[in-house]
Amino acid sequence: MPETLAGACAPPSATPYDANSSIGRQLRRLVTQLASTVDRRMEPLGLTDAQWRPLLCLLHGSPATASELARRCGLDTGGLTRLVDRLLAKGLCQRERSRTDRRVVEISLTPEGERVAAQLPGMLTQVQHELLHGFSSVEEAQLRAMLARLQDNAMALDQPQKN
Amino acid sequence: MPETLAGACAPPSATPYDANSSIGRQLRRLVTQLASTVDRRMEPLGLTDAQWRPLLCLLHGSPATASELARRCGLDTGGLTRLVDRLLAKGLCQRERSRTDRRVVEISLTPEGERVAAQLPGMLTQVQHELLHGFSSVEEAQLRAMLARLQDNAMALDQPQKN
DNA sequence: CCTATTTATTTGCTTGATCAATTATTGATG
DNA sequence: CATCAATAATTGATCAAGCAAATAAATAGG
Repeated sequence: MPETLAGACAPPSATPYDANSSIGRQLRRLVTQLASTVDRRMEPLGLTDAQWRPLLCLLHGSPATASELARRCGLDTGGLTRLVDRLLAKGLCQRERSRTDRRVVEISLTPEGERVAAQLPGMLTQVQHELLHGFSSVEEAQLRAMLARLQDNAMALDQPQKN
Repeated sequence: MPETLAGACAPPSATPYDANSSIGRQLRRLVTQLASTVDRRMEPLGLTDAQWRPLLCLLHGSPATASELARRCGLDTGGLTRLVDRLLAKGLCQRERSRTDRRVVEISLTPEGERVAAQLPGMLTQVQHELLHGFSSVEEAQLRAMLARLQDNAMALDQPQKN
């Protein structure tokens, strides 16, 4: 089989799919690493990576209804309920039934929650800054643009054929 | 405060951190979207996004020990045990105690597992291809390089000060 | 006004990941 | 060879995300 070995790296069809070098894998590793790092950074505040987001949302626009908070945190209302349960257990936020519409629940920060949340923007800015260490603003823009394109492609993947 | 407004977009310190436009958020959204898409694609095979990886590993080097498989899948042995439990329940793989060292468990594909796993490379290649739709090979390389740099930065984040 | 529908939230169930504790087996040392 | 340390795997506990079912309250239609 006189196959040329010249074409050095990664001819498109010859790669039999190496899961460990796929873009998806790279993205996952990165996100996982980032999450665990943020977890560690949040530890002194008694928070996890998943818990800072609702607190930050509440810091900006408190009180918020459960569904609004869920939407802003990008998770479903069921997940939010339990996330708030845990924040509640830590004394960082409160639930209160709305008096105008008794179906809705308004969630707000406790004083302690405000104290904790106030430290988040600085901490998160710092993480983002370190994450982008060595990136010029042009590179950052390129990165964002490429991620946005991947996002578009990923969403398009959802409709392979029209149903 | 006669601060110049000239520096058009995103002066480093003026941005009060918008969590929703952060790189981290963008990455997470992307990975979440990708996972849910792959989940849907895997549904006809009876697999989830998390389950294809061990199957693919086993397709290449079966049988493997539990810890080796965990390492190759990038999760801890506890997680792997239960992931294998679920694959076992679907009849896709088997556990067998090693005879040379009775501590280790060797995991291998069943015939059915092989049949399913054989379909994975094509499917995953296709997803990756669609994900990168519109990317030139130069752009893909740029993207990979930038992700690798982010990964390095993220890992460096873990040691803010030496302990 | 009573019923049906819609809306907001909660709860249960499954999958998943991580950490710590436990169990079983092996290898090493006195 | 008896004990002790190291290793492999499993199990339990917690946090998390997603989906479907259940609950409760408001609104719309007859």
